[in-house]
Amino acid sequence: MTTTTLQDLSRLKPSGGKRSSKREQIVNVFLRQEGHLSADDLVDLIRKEDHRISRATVYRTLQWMVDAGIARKVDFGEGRFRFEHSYRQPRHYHLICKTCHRSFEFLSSDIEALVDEVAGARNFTASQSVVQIYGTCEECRTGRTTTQEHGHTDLLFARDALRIAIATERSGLEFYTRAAKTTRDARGRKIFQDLAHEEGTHLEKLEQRYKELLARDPQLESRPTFLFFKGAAHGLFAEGAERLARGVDDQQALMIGIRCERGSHRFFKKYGERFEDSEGKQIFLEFADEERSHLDLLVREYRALVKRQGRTRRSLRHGPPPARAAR
Amino acid sequence: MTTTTLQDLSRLKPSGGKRSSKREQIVNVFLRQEGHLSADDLVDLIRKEDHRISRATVYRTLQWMVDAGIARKVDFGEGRFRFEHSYRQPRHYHLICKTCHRSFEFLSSDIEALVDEVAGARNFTASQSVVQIYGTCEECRTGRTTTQEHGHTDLLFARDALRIAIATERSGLEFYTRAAKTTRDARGRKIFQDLAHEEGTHLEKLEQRYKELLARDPQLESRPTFLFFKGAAHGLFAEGAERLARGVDDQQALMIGIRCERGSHRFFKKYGERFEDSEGKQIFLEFADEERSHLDLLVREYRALVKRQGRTRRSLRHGPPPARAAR
DNA sequence: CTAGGTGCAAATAATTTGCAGAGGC
DNA sequence: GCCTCTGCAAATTATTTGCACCTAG
Repeated sequence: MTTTTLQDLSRLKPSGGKRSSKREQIVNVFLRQEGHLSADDLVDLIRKEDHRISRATVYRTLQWMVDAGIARKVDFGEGRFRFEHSYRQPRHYHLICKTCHRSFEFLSSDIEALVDEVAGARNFTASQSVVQIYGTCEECRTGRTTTQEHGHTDLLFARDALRIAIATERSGLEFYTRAAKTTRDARGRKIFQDLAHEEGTHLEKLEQRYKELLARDPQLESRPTFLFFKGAAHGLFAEGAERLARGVDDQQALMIGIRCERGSHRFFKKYGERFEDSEGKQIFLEFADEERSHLDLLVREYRALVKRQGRTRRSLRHGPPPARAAR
Repeated sequence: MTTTTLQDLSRLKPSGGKRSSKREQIVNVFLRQEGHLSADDLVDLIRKEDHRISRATVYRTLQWMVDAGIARKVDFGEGRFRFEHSYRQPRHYHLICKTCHRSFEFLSSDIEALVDEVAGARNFTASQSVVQIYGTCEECRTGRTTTQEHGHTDLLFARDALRIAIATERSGLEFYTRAAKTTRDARGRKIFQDLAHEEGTHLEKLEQRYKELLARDPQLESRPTFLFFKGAAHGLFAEGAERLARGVDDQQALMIGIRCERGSHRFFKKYGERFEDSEGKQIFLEFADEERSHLDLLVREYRALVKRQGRTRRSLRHGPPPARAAR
């Protein structure tokens, strides 16, 4: 649920620390706010409710929240820090408007992957990465007000993750349907048919969930992209389906399926873990498991096929060495 | 030349402003330094030569240098700014060690492209981007001293750009050689042969230049990657050459050549502009022009081919619509 | 009762500014 | 001589700390 915020507060609090009205008050005001607050912003907000709160206490509470994992300190190069809720996407990046000083969040799996790669190449153990794009936002450039709010990041994350998942399942459905048609081996064909059916079920469930999300925020669909993930935008099986269309043999088809399914399993696992929305999370993690079992199924079939081919002495004709492939 | 620094100083200075020994002195000390200095570091350094310089003057001069485009202010989230020479790669990113507080630079065309894409998708006019990877560097993690220095960024940039260029020309050579063999049309074959020869010449020149660089810094080859550019790491023609190997007709071969050559031209142009090393820059820009004329040649040939095919009524058999393709 | 929370005021730390004097053109 | 640069000290800004007091457990 999106409204984890206030209820789960107790859970967020570290064991150490005394119950105190002031701290409680500051934390509550902070959590009620959207966006990125400076210590000063927070002081002003608190003083509206109770002007006998000292600036020092706010600073101390802010520090406490950071330690407790409730808040994250971010530096937009203004010469002071801002604070954001940290139950949000743990790893997100910012677009920062130099004119209105607002900042907008985004996520990019593509950039994350490249960052990891660079760190790896330099033998650097990365613990955190900051990506900030400075410039001018649309509103400041054109003058007119565009999409008033940008919506909650958790909803946007769910929307984009679901879109990718739907594209993946759709391409998976296409892939398996096509594979079922072209596979000559009866056993393999059956497997592909079953998998196609499974992907179809997944697809329906995801589309259902997507509709539910839209009901929560009618403008959700029109809001700008939050999560960028090029590699999967058209579905993780899209490329595989294409290759299939260009004609492959049974073994290659299995091989492609294995590779796609592995990607798909990873995708659902990784994104499932990042979901704020517990229902979405559950669906994703469940699918991750199922994709994993599809994967196992395909791998078993691949091995069986190779074995049979080996017996018929045709094992050397196609594909890469099975040992590596089926690992 | 790498030693642009001191000579071209006059050029860097903005017209306004008086000639003053203090400022001169501060600027000189700053430019002699490597790495990222804080205002305080600079004060200390200056005081070694002349301890009657006020902190305020250093701050003022630093600000002046930033305005003049000599220095760039960078924020590593330490609560104070650092300054780096700005004749360096205008757009580079940082790996920042949380233990030793040193920072290492890198460039990533891949990340740059993604950043541009995100900004575009959000209707954001990006003027600058910051990418900082925080973590622990190899030395701090393992204890032992590794590659003492990381070398000058301009040399590293030149090295990596040349490596990519060499890979590109090498793959180009392979592509054209192969294309020359498989093309049935005599005219087309001749063109591919000529282009293969040209790429061969380019390749030699680049390898020569690469050797010259190595002579300047014997350890250059062993230093870590500075410039990350996945898309081109194996040569811009590599994929094309592969597709060729899988068998295509004359028209498709031309088409692939056009696409690769376009990428190649863009690559040489873009990186040529970023070269600090004027000799490398010249080679790259010269090649950019030549690749451009290769491109034109291929496009003309493609059009001619399509026209001939149109006359023979076979135009509809292969490939995508020529109008779009040959734009 | 006592550890930890709180307010206030003073301390820091980085950077900027006002002002009077110095120096180049 | 004028205008800008410079040094010094004081101001500013964001944040932290010392200390005495207060309050929940």
